[in-house]
Amino acid sequence: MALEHLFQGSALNAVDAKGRVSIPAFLRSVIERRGDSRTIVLAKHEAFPCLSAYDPGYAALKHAKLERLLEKEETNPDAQLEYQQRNLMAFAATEEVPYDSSGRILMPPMMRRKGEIGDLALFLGTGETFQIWNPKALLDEPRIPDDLKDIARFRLEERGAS
Amino acid sequence: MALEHLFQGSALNAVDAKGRVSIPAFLRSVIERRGDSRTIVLAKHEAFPCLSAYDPGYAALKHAKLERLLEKEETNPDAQLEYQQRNLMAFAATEEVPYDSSGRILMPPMMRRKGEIGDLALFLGTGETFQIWNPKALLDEPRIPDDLKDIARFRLEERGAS
DNA sequence: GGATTTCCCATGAATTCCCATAGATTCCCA
DNA sequence: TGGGAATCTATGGGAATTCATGGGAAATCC
Repeated sequence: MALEHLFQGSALNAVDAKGRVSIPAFLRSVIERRGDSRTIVLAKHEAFPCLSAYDPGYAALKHAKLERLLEKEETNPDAQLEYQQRNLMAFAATEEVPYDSSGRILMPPMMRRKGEIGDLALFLGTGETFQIWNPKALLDEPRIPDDLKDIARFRLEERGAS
Repeated sequence: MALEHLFQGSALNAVDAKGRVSIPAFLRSVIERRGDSRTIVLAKHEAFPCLSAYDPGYAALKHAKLERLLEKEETNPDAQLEYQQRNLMAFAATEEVPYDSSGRILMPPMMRRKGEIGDLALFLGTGETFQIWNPKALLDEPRIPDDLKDIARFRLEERGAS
C-alpha cells in the first residue's frame, strides 16, 4: 500500500456552538485527491486520547486487508472471532461524516466525547491519517515530544493574540 | 469481491408497540447505493446473540462465496454437509423485509425472538453487513470489546437523558 | 366482525443548506 | 516589484429540510 497523497501540517480551529468545525483546507485537498468523497471517517485513536481521521478509501483498504487475512484462516475459530471483533471496531466504532461546501463537519457528540474535544480542535497530519486533539490534552500528554507541544503552544498563541 | 459502499457507524432506535423500527438513515443510504431495493435481509448472527442484516444483493454474493468454498473441498464429505448446513442457514433461516417511505421495517416476531430484541435496537455497521442488538445483551456479551460497550453505553445515555 | 396489518399524516428535534463577513492569501498587471 | 483587486478560508446566523417516532384511518384477513 503506497499512498500517493499524505496528510501533513497542523492547524487549530474553533468548534462552534452547533458543534461545527472547519476541516483545514490543506487536509481537505488530500482527501479530495485520494478519492472524490468530501467525507472523513472519525475513530477514537487506539493509543492517545484524541481522534484519528482519514478518507473513506483508506477505510475500505483497511477492510480489504482484514478480509484477506480471514480467508487464509477460514477454518480457524479463533481467527473468526478476532475478525468479528476487529471488524466491529473498524466500522461500528467509527463514524463517517461529510463536510459541507464550506469545508465543515458536524462533530458527532460521541466522537467529541471520546476525543475529549472542547471548543478548540488541533489538527495534526500524520501521513496516511491525521489526528484531532484537544490542544490542552496534547500538552498534558507525557508521550508527546516537546517539539510538537511547542507547535501546539504556537497555534494557541497565534489564536489568542489575534 | 470489493464492495464499494460499506456499513459504518452506530445508532440506538426504539421498537414501538407495533413492532416497527426505523433503520438509521446512514445505513439505508448504503443499501440504496448498493442496489435499489429499499429492503433488508435479516438473519440470526452465526456467532453472537444478535441479528445480522444486509441488502438483498449481498445475499447473492454470500451464496457465491459458499459455492466457491465447496468447490475447493469437493472430495471432502464433511465439507459437503457443512455446505448444506450453511446454505440452509443463509437462505431458509432469513427473512426479507421492506422498509416503508419513512424508513421503518416491521421487525418479524421470529427474528425479534432470535435476536433477543426488546424495545430498543442497537444498530452497528460492520462493513459488508450490519448487526442489530439488544443493547443489554451486548453489554453482557464477554466476547465484545470494552470500547464497543462504551459506545453502547453512550447511546443509551444519550437517549435516557433527553 | 373483530383483530391485525398497511398506509398516511403529524410533529419536534436534529441537521443540513444557504447566505453573509472578515481576515488572510494569492494573483495580476502596470 | 509594489500595491491593489480578486479569491479563498474560517466562522457566524437563520431558514429549510430530514429524521425518528407516534397516532389513527383504511384495508385485509380468517
